[in-house]
Amino acid sequence: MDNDCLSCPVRDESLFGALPEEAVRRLNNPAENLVIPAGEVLYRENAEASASYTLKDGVIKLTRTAMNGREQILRLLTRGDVMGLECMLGQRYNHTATTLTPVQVCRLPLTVLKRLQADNPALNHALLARWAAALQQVEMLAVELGTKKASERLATFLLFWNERTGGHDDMPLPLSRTETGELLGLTVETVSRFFADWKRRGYLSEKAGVVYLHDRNALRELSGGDTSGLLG
Amino acid sequence: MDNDCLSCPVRDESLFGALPEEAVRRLNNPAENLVIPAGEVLYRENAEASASYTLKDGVIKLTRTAMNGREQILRLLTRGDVMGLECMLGQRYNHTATTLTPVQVCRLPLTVLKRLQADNPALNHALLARWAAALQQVEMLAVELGTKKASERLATFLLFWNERTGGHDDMPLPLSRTETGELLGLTVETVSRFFADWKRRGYLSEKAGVVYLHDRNALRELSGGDTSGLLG
DNA sequence: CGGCAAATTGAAATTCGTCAAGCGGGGTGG
DNA sequence: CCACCCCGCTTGACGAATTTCAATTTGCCG
Repeated sequence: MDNDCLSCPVRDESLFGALPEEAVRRLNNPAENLVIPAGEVLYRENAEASASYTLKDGVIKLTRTAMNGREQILRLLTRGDVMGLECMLGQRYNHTATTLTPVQVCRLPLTVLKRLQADNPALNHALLARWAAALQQVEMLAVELGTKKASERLATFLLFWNERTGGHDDMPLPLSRTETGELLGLTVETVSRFFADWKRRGYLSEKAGVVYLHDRNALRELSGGDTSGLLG
Repeated sequence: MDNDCLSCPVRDESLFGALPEEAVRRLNNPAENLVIPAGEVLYRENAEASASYTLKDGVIKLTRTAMNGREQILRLLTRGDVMGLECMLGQRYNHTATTLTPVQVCRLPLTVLKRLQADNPALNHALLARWAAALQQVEMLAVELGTKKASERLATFLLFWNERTGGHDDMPLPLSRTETGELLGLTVETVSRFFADWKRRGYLSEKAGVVYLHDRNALRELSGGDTSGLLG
């Protein structure tokens, strides 16, 4: 199993990017490399939080369940993102982390993080930046949910996800209709209807979990505003 | 003007609560004490961020404006809360901060914060905790907006705000109907209608900006779930 | 090929926003 | 001191947007 942190392909994008090689070397490869299929729960809301995770490849959703039983997706994570940092504050996990695709993650036990933090003050800045980025993302979601209507939210999301995944015309969308609704505060049917409508109009097409954007401008107008800065 | 940080009545609740007396003393009262009437803007979204602020008394809203012009209230701040911490990350302000009541705040210039952080590693933990709390709050808002209907959101908010302000039957509510709508993703009219309805049913009454909760249980049922943990 | 879950579609019901009108109170100016 | 005005709140009627319910259809995996 390859768990050599020094040669890790996502090291620059990860928390360890903030550390000097020397410090990483001293770690002696403390991270446990995990390969997980789609649809698995990595950790669950309110469970004892004893480790954080770095996503090396794949997509993960962070969700929370409302008291009425409905679920809300709060963030979508891609390569380089870190989750479960709340363990450092002695909290339980704030979300349920579920894989949407096959995934490669590194498990960082809390003990290791603590030690790293003690030895490398520089890490603190990186940690703050992570929290800030997470806050930024959730704030944008809240603004979407609070100020826009269904079609605007969906169009905005498609453009956002497109940028996030590289901006190509073909874009893997690892969310089911239901999940898209859980992210945007909509029902399956509403999501489905807008997809159908936009396909009919030729704005986009879809095949095997991949969305092809044919008319970004149309979507941009539907979104009711630009999407600059949505990347967080 | 009283700007003696050592004897500050909110010191324990503030960031400085994490610092030893010694360190606070060395600050030599760097914080500028401000008294501001209701309805003033403390700082504006996207403005150069050169200071953060600690709220000693009063209520402040943090808002963001969507591209379509509609406003979203993202957080409500009360005694002990800190705002504008994004200045430490070299960012511009992420929100507009507006006073909802007359307010007392302490202005902490970025330079002072930087110095404090360099001298007191303990501060980093307090900072992380602040970001975490903010994230927690916004996540709860997003869940409300994404999973609940109008009456549920409004009832939840009233109970939430009641706990937040001490849990007494009489509760100052410094938000206009419009602002309540901007927080909960509703129109003025919708908010007004539910207030009227609940007054008719005897669940609550109102006088001069103070709401009296007569039947918390009714509101709890309307809210569609309990409100535990809403305090963040 | 069969079976199951997800997606689609339609129709009816509901919620909520929009538009329009009226009310009321606090503050200002006469 | 009073009248007026402005702004925020309320109320009603209407319609649009979205959910809900129900019935198919599609696509995927064994």
